[in-house]
Amino acid sequence: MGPHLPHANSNGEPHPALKKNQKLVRDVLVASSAPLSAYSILDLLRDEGFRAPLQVYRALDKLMELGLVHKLESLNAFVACSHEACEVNEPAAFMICEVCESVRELGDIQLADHLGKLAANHNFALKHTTVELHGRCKNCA
Amino acid sequence: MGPHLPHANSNGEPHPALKKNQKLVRDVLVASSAPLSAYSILDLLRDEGFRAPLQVYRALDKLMELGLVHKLESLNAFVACSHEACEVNEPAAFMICEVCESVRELGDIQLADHLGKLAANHNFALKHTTVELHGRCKNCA
DNA sequence: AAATGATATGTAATAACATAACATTTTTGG
DNA sequence: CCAAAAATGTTATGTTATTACATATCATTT
Repeated sequence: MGPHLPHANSNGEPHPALKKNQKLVRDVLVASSAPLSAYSILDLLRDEGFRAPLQVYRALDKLMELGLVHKLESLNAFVACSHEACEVNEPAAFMICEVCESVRELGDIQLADHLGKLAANHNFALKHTTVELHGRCKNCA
Repeated sequence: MGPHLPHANSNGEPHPALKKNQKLVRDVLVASSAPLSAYSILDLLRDEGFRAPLQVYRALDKLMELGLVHKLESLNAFVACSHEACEVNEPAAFMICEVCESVRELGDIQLADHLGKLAANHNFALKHTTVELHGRCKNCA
């Protein structure tokens, strides 16, 4: 894959291609302070006509492809991309607070470099990295 | 948690405390070249009397507590600890080949340091890190 | 307007991963 | 030995994710 594209098209308009379900899913993620599971999203969108998990998973797949949403593998949950960290590059890491469930998306170029070199040292063709830090955030420590 | 204990006790004997199920589960993981899901382990141990997922999950929990087994969050699968990388410290990272499914456990002290500093910079009390690199190994590239 | 092709959506069923609750047995240490 | 703690067995259930197939929507061409 490599770094994904920026979040706006050449007209400056944000994501004109987002379909109805994709927009609904994105909106609940943006509105949420914590990561959401696919089934939580499903429940939140019952009133909008969602009936089955696949409606959520398909929207999530597309949003992840666009870099608008990320999956937290250690939680089996999803977060909206925090624009500032992810506009240009794949996010380097997520800091996840075990108390308040807040998630901070980090774009650390040195970390990305380090992981790239680590892979290169082992002749490993790196495609994707998962870096998730668990602990307590500043407010909850 | 912090760094886990070495894998042998003060007598030099390896893991005298391992119970029957724990030993069975550990043995199938050690024998496997690829990570195994809990249900794969269950299937492999049917002949040994395993009947239910909990028998596997309980053994895995204990083995993880002892640092003998690690979970790969991005695969929902488990691997035996590769002794050399993990004897003293928490493993820093896993390199996972998407072709041959081989997993390499890395103990990179610089990476651990970098993640520690990253957390400290954000006043984040770090408890546990998940670092999983996906791509193609040397042989499969 | 009708036909086509590509993409998106709806729905049911099932697969895959994980835990709760409770009874029983085994192990450990005084 | 005996009581406490740990481990085990078993059933049921909860949670996360995908397969398979039907239908709808939209842009393009005929």
